[in-house]
Amino acid sequence: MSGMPRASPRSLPPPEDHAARFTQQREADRSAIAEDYVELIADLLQEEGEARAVDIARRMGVAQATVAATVARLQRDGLVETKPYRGLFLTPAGQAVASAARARHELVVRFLLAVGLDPETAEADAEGLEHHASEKALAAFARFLAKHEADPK
Amino acid sequence: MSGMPRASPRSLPPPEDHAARFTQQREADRSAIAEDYVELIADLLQEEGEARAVDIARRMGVAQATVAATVARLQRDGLVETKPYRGLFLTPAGQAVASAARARHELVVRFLLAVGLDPETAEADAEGLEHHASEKALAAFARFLAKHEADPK
DNA sequence: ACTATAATTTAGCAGACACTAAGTTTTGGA
DNA sequence: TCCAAAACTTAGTGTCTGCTAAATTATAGT
Ligand SMILES: [Mn+2]
Ligand SMILES: [Mn+2]
Ligand SMILES: [Mn+2]
Ligand SMILES: [Mn+2]
Repeated sequence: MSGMPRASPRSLPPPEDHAARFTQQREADRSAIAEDYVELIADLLQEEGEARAVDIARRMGVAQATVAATVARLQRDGLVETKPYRGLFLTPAGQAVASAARARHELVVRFLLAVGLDPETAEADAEGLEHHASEKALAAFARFLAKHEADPK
Repeated sequence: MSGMPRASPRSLPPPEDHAARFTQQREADRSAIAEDYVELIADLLQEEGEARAVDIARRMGVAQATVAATVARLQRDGLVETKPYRGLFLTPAGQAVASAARARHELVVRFLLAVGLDPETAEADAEGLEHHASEKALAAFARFLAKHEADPK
């Protein structure tokens, strides 16, 4: 006989290695919100001259109270400062996180575009994907872009 | 004059569109755990013949109590069934989620490998990336693989 | 100057996911 | 058959991220 569906060689990794992957993923999830807020604050400061909590709320699609609570955590963690009724600002640490986040975001978007995604989807997907691409993955994306931009197609 | 640093064209999208991206991301995050559990249960059933809560805990890197609570939610959502001291099983709905998750997982891994990532990093990153790639992105990955596999380099 | 409006904060609540520490229950080997 | 070990459940906590509703507070237009 032969037709037995061997069901793809899905051999499971050693439990510890397997767990490490999920642990890494949980860590990425934890920092994702901080990165997005800080990146958005940097963008607003640059584009609008100020980053108001209302605008963060509108652009993040959450209630103002949610922004207040999240910003309090960012402040506690030394990433953000607030001047009442004058908007949000980034600490040096916050600026560092913001520029790293922005660089990653832009790299991921460029990569997705290079692979054939339309601009809007590239932006939308990048918002999530950026938090889960390791340094190695980002390096691979960059290599691909370099090669691709040199010799398209 | 001219030398004014235009500071990269970071033009912000319309607030509503911007919010939609984050909302989409939050939705993906919410389903990620369910997908990972169900995918793992399917794998264990296939590879080991049974999917015990202890093994899920070990492989997910969490406490048994956490698995119990999460499985309760999956059960509530109609994805999983449990036979006490006999392990976990998937409902038809759960099996559907599992095979979709598996297909996506494998596609993402193959794609990352094709882009030059080493196997271990590809697997690790895929665990997070898979939950944030839209259908369009997956289609683009598949196209890339088809082309790449036909004419490598 | 006043005051309506907008921005922000506070309070109270809820659900998802983690954890530790204690029970229970089942199983399987002696 | 018995019982210790393994598996599973329950109880009690804590944090994060959301929400609504109800204050506050500041700004800006008249
Ligand atoms: Mn993001
Ligand atoms: Mn981003
Ligand atoms: Mn995953
Ligand atoms: Mn997976």
